[in-house]
Amino acid sequence: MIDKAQALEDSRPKRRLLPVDAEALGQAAECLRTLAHPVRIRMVQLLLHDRYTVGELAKDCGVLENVASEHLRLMQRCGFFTSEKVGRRVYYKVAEPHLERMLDCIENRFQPCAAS
Amino acid sequence: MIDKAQALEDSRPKRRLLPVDAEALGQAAECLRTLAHPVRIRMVQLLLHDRYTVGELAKDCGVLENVASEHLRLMQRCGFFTSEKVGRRVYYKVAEPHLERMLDCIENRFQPCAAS
DNA sequence: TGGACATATCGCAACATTCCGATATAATGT
DNA sequence: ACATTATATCGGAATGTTGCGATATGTCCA
Repeated sequence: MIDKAQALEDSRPKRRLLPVDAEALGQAAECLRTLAHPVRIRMVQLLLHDRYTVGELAKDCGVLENVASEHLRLMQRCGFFTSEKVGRRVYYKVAEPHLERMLDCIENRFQPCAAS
Repeated sequence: MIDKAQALEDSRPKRRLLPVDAEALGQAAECLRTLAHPVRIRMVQLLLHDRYTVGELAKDCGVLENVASEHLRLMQRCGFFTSEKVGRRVYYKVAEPHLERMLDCIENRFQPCAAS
């Protein structure tokens, strides 16, 4: 007779995986949610190549400037970007070094023939 | 006098970036949203190493089985997993090959000392 | 100083996500 | 046939996200 405690167990033994820090999973999920928007992905893509102002990003992404500003604020709170004020403009640029590998991953999956 | 059409432009010239397929951005965002949940990240992490049943995944993730089932359905719709019925159990396993690089990225950022 | 410009913030409506309990389906063992 | 087990689905409450118009703040220039 099979022990009740093992009722859900697979017949095959499995490699033990770390019980994993719930904290780290939560942070990872938050970062992914922050990236998970077409406009924000595009912004990261642009900012990985150069610095841009809010207005430039808004124009490229086809959104109003206040909307662009909110997306940028979200990503800044997550540590993705830093901003620098120059006159009445604000330049954003990438601060999180892992974003490059992340975007590589995404572009590799969704834009197989991207001649940057 | 500065041309109106260039009002938002940066003083420095920028590398031309592809105007980018809005379709691809939308799909990428959808995939990221699908991954952007602590339980789902953990499930991907587990399934990258072995196959698991719904009950096993639910137990490891600390959620009810119907909740686990819903997370799995989401990811299956996105093409992340396939499932295989064996008796009254359903085994899930990874179907999307890019998930491995993606998780590498995430683990590298959030679990620097992960001895898998 | 006054007006145009660039960005940020606020309140709000529309919409999406998450989780739960209840119920359904289907396979198993007695 | 019947109870049990494993998974899936449904309806709904709570919560989160997005985009918009209006408004605020700060900068530039005439």
